[in-house]
Amino acid sequence: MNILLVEDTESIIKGLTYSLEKEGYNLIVKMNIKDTKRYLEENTNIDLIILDITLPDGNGYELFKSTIKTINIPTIFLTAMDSEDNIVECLENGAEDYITKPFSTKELLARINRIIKRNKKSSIIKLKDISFDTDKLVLYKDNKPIELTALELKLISLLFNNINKVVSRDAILDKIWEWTGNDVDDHTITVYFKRIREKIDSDIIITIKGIGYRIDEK
Amino acid sequence: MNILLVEDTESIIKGLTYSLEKEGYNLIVKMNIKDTKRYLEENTNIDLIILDITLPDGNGYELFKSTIKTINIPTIFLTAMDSEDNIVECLENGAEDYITKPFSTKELLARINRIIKRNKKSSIIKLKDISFDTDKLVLYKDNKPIELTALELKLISLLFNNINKVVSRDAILDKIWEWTGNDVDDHTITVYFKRIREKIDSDIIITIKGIGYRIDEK
DNA sequence: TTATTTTGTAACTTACTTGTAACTTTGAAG
DNA sequence: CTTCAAAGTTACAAGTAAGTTACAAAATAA
Repeated sequence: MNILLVEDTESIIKGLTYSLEKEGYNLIVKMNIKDTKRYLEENTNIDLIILDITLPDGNGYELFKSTIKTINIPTIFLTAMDSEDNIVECLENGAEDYITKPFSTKELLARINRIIKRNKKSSIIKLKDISFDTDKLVLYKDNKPIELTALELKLISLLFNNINKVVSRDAILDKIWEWTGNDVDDHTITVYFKRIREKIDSDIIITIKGIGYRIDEK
Repeated sequence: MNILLVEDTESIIKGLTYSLEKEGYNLIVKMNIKDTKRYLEENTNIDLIILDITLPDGNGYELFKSTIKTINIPTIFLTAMDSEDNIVECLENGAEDYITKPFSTKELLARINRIIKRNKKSSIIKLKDISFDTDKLVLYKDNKPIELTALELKLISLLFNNINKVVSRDAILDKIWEWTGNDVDDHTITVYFKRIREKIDSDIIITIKGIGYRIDEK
């Protein structure tokens, strides 16, 4: 089980490294937003994120909203910013838990264990003859891997991580192309779906006209 | 959604009754172990339990271990007993959360909402023979999907997201047409409702003359 | 370097979506 | 009961979004 700790206070890093590794977790530490972002782009096998809000190069909550939420990794906020409104906002927006500093290591561990236990699940989603391994990031048809380009994979991954939910075209531009204004033609999305559909030769991707796309379980 | 509050402090009962009912939950209050036990034997439609540990006729944690855990109802401990070991034991044994008094009502509410949201299996709102899936964005009649156009879907989605509330014509213009001044004839809305009503063949959409439209739960 | 794959754009197609106009009905207020 | 603005109805022409195809630029591999 891999836990990503995003934190810039040395003493906390030391303490948690010791306790978490003793508990059998593999801990990865990042000390700022930039490194975390890059790490998340390159690694998909994170089971839990412990996230500080005040970081040297930005706000952890913003990172959560923009990146972590879409890739669907359970997140515990661990922070000194303990305004009631902030706690509420984080929880309402999908945080698994919110712990304020100073905290009890034992309690944090118990909360981590509970989340890991609950979220343990198979990484393979299967629909008809298509399946997708959300850990390995491989798409299969009839159990044979389908060759996808980098962007096609990001797209299909985004849909499978939001299974049963509509992903809007805006969200897609945002997540895949990091849309800033009008860099990429909105029409590009259409073309990509055409390519993916051709490769998988299946009707699992549903178009919701005027809004976005969706994949349904079963 | 039914929440069972097991608590013997009058002030907390009063405060939570007010906040939870305002949030739309149905609150049942029991003030001791004996009543709670009997209630749980006779009722199976509880979605969440908020449980005090020190109760006049016994220990809430014992009740949790002996009864609640087996019937698998998510439980938040709400208690003044805040020894680290107690928190850890409750969490390790399956408690959903553990909050110590004094607590922030807003935060408690956020934590309740998160648990309810997570444990709710479906995103479907059902009224008579019509239902709407707020994740998939599909409208059903007699469990068969109804084909809607992009704007019809946006409209119906807006109403279902504001269920039991009137959505004014101005708000509709604003949200659906991103109204800037007078691009779109206000009358267009009327036409859309006509089309939707025709498709769903049902009277669930209520007109409030001079103001807007509404959908009622049940 | 050259060859190959990936990516974004443009042009075209098609079927559906959309907004408006003209007319009718409804219902609240006097 | 009458009035009249708001909402409902109907029909239609213009507009649009997504699907499709093809191609050139960009990135990557050989």
